[in-house]
Amino acid sequence: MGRQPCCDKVGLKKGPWTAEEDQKLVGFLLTHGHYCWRVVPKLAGLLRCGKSCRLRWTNYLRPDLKRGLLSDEEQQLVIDLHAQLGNRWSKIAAQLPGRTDNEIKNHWNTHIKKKLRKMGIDPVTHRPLGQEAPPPLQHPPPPPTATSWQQLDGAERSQQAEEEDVKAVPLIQPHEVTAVPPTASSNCSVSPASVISPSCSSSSAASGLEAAEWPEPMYLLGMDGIMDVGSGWDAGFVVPGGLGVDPFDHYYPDPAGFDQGAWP
DNA sequence: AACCGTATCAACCGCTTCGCA
DNA sequence: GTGCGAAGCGGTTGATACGGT
Repeated sequence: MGRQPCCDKVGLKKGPWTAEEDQKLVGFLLTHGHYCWRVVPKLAGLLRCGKSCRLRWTNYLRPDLKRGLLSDEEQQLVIDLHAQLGNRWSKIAAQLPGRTDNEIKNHWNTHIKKKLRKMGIDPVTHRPLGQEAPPPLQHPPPPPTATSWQQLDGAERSQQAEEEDVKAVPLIQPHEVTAVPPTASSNCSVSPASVISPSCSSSSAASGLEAAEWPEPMYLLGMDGIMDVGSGWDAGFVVPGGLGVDPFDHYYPDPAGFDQGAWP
């Protein structure tokens, strides 16, 4: 007997959410929370599956989300954490208040990954591309390994390099972790009592957003309204971008080796 | 102005994990 | 200990926007 699908797909809507659907979902969740995602769409009057509702809420409608580009600090943190955790986007997202795993994953794939490749760094292993068979041309000079450029001395580096040859995704030992390690659970548990201030392990705690602190009840604006307030929304929620620090400076302390102008 | 290629990101799909009976 | 259902997670896709020719 096969596994029951997450929802009865017959008659359910797919694709982009409309402002009306957003309004229904947010209104329902703010009022009732969710005991069970499967019943949320039915009770909220939506022709969506619960999974879709949960995704829409966590990735787009959650009140404590930041919008807009990642700051330099956030990008650097993503790189650091990815070097430690690999593609564990939810764990990485747990360390970035107001960011979702989907958002970070997308940003990694579209921005950071590309940039690292351009710099000659394998975005998977965080090691120089073709390190096993280094190209004759040494300009720009091969950067240190991602996990070593901050943390490891030579002996540890060589040992770790051997281990990374075995497993593509670098996993470091606990004693090597310098950044804040992920919490035991990165899950957001949105109970009815806490739905207004979802108890995400780090994001809500860090942002400390209470319902009354919502910048604007976006579900009252309609999608056009949401879009129209985009800049204001960003201004209110995005951490003031960067400290003038290019996150990739960690790889190339002297930026002369690559085209910084390509970085947005 | 029209076309084409590329970039971006919201959303979906399927697998894994977790909790409970 | 086992099986089932729900939730979570990561990979992938598809629609749209944007820039160049």
